[in-house]
Amino acid sequence: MNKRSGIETKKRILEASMDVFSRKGYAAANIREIAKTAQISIGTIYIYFKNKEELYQNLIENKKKELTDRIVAMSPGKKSASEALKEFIRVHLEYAVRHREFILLHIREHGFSFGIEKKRAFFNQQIEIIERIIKNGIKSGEFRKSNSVDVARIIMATLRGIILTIALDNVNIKPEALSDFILCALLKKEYGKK
Amino acid sequence: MNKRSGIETKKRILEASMDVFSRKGYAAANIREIAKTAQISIGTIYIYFKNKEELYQNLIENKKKELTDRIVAMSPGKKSASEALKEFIRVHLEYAVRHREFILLHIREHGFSFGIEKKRAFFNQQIEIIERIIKNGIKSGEFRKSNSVDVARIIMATLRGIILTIALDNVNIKPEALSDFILCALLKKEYGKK
DNA sequence: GGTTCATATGAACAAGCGTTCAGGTATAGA
DNA sequence: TCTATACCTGAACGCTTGTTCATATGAACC
Repeated sequence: MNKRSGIETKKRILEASMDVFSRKGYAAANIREIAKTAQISIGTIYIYFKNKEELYQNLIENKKKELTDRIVAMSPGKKSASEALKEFIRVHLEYAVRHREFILLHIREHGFSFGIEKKRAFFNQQIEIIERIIKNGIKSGEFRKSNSVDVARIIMATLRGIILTIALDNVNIKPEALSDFILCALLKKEYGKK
Repeated sequence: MNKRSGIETKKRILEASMDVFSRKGYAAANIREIAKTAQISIGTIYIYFKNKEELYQNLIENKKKELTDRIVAMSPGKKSASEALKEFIRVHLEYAVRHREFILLHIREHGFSFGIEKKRAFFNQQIEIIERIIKNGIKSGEFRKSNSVDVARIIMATLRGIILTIALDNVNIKPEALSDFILCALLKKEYGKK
């Protein structure tokens, strides 16, 4: 009934979609509920998005950009390997806390017919970043020698698990607690507890 | 057409269900496809299971029992804390490799209206087991002092992440590599690489 | 007022879903 | 051969779904 700007309406739809998709998953989510949540009619959704799949894709793409932008923004700088790893972990965990809904949706639809390859590529990209940090740390004598590929894989999987736990159980794990734990395993000399 | 024993048919249905449910998720899975996969007719499924939900529940309950039985079977014995932790990790990872489909389904339907509480209880139970191992390790002087609750949480989350990675990407992470990494962070003295 | 344009509506449609049930078929014992 | 029993079938039903489209509304111009 009320007239709104197109931009405002599109935003409403995307917000409602995130709510419904993340609670129910792609298949169980339905357009009627999204419309109701956004307080618009069914038909309006189809003005802004071709169909359910395109709406979903749009949602995913929007949110993922936020994260990748933030990670790219991490200054490689002249930090120590420990500090670089700490920052990497902090950025990921902060994002997870702030975007629980998206994480839930992402995990749930891991095997969604479209976009699996993109997800895998993103994941491998993150592993490479960690690996580079570890290699630097070993070269500078900061970290003990190890198979940097294996260790990077384990660290990324660890991060994944923590993020999963944050999203599912809504618990608050301090980034420092995780960094400390991981650094204990990496550093050459005894790692001092704070 | 062919006559089969009821037990054989029920088994067929459960196997086909695992296949379809884990590939598509609960909502997108449909009875017709399960029936086709099991090479039986639609109606037959309803002879053995009241409805789709009961079929799903049955599947979950069956598979979960296998894992809990195996964990309970772990002898608490007189092992060192390191060995106990290694065994704990090994049992979980071996299960994950052997039952990828179930893990995928489990993750996907984490927030399924029924059974969330049971899942959370199982998870907390596992954390308690780890915590006990860590406490023993600290008491015996094997592990350095730490907040055993926090560390147990992190280790469980790590395990979760590794299991997720195994299930999603079908990569093979050696239990020893993970144990080594975690023990590095726990042990008092320098942990020797093999 | 009249016209145009972007925006919004929800009944209607076809397709797919879970579920039922009246009936069919093979086996075993009489 | 007949009967009883266990097992199986798939068309049919009612409901929900994604999607369409003829129609309506309000604002901005002349």
